[in-house]
Amino acid sequence: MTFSLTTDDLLERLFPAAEPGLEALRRGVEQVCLPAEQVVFRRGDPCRNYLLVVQGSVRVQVLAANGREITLYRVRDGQSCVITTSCLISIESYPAEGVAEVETTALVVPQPVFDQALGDSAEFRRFVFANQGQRLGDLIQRVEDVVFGRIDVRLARLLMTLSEHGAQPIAITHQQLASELGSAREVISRQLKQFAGRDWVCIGRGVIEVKAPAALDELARQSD
Amino acid sequence: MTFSLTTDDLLERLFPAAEPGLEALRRGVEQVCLPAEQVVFRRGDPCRNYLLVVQGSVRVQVLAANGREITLYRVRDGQSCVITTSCLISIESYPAEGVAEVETTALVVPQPVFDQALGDSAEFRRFVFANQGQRLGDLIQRVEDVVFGRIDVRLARLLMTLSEHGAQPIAITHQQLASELGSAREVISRQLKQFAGRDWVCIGRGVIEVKAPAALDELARQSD
DNA sequence: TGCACTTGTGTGACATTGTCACTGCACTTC
DNA sequence: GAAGTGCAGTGACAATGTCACACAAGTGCA
Repeated sequence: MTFSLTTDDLLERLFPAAEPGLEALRRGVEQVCLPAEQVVFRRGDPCRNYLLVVQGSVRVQVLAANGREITLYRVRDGQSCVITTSCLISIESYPAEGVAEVETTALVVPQPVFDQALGDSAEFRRFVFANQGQRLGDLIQRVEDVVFGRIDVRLARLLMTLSEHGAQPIAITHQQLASELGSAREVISRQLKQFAGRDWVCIGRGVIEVKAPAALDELARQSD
Repeated sequence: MTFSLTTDDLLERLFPAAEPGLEALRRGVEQVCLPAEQVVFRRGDPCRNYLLVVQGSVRVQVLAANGREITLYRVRDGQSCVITTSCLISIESYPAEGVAEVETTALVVPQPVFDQALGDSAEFRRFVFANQGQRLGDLIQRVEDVVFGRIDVRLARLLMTLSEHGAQPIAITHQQLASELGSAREVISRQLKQFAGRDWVCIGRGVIEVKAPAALDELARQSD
């Protein structure tokens, strides 16, 4: 993952000035700034643009009729979205929903521009496919977790990830954790209470503090 | 889906003779015949070839440590595999396993040949991405089913699909149905017994006959 | 024919996870 | 302070998965 990526860096990487004929393409790309919570695409929407996150994070999720939801993966700095990519070419509609989690800067590449760049630049093709592979791997991992994984192990893993990347204590509600894992709030509440009973975490309102990362980590590593 | 597809048809479509510079590519493609039950790729294997099914079916699945498994999707006549495609370029290893379900004829396209064809032929790019989109859609649908779907609804849907495409009665074991849905044999056995109790199906050893397709279909349509 | 063996299925007891219907608490707004 | 809102706790129950068996049908072989 690349931090402090500028739009120019990304453009240079995807549409190298050295390659002839890409000048027009670079000009066909537009930069947008999505506010936090902004829905980027909805299920069933047609795909018209290739979306590339410069800085920020787009959460891709599926919503159920009864209110439950699950996060499929995230598109972060310098990454692009498989769904967008594939649908763009195959003219299908989005099978999921994308939401900007924080204020997000993205490049919008219209379909014709994307199409031509794909033909013109080997570097661009490599970038697109590499992203596909990563997102697809995430997705298969998600299926595996959901089908075979225990909820306590998955929650421990999630807490470890959150505590590594963010500040302690973690500011998150039980409902948000449940949505991340595709589970129900009550289940998460019960598990957290168990963890708290073992002094692994300390629970507050909308806040969780990891007290025993080693113990959580050991649980998280079960059945890798 | 295309039936009675010949290797020549497929080659012509992917590497049109009309397009210059593809002659060499057409010669770089090799045809293989995989016997039923043959493992095509294993989890963790590096990807070296782009695989294209001419005729037959490759089941892509994930196996759990405790013996449970789930089918992610199938690659059938004239289709190609997302996993292969993505990993090929991003140099990742397979995150799942592929098995030929029946005797399957496939085209093996070595990575350099694939790479060049991708640059040379817009038609080929479209084909590859269209396949990506479809497989990805399948995968997201699978996540949704597994996370939010009820097992009776999913089983009914599966039985309907099997009875539409194949001959009656359906020749399949409870274990195979469970593997398809990522569930456990006992669960499937119990559900089938329920269905049998309502005279929706007739159960034999390794055989299931659908007696009331309308009833199954109604159940299958719940929470679409 | 009889016997071991494999494979597919039936079943009860129990564990885990999800659902439902509540309750209460903390914080905000009026 | 009162009312409203969002977050968390809880018990009862339903759905699904796990485990440990039993049993039955077919297969191969002595």
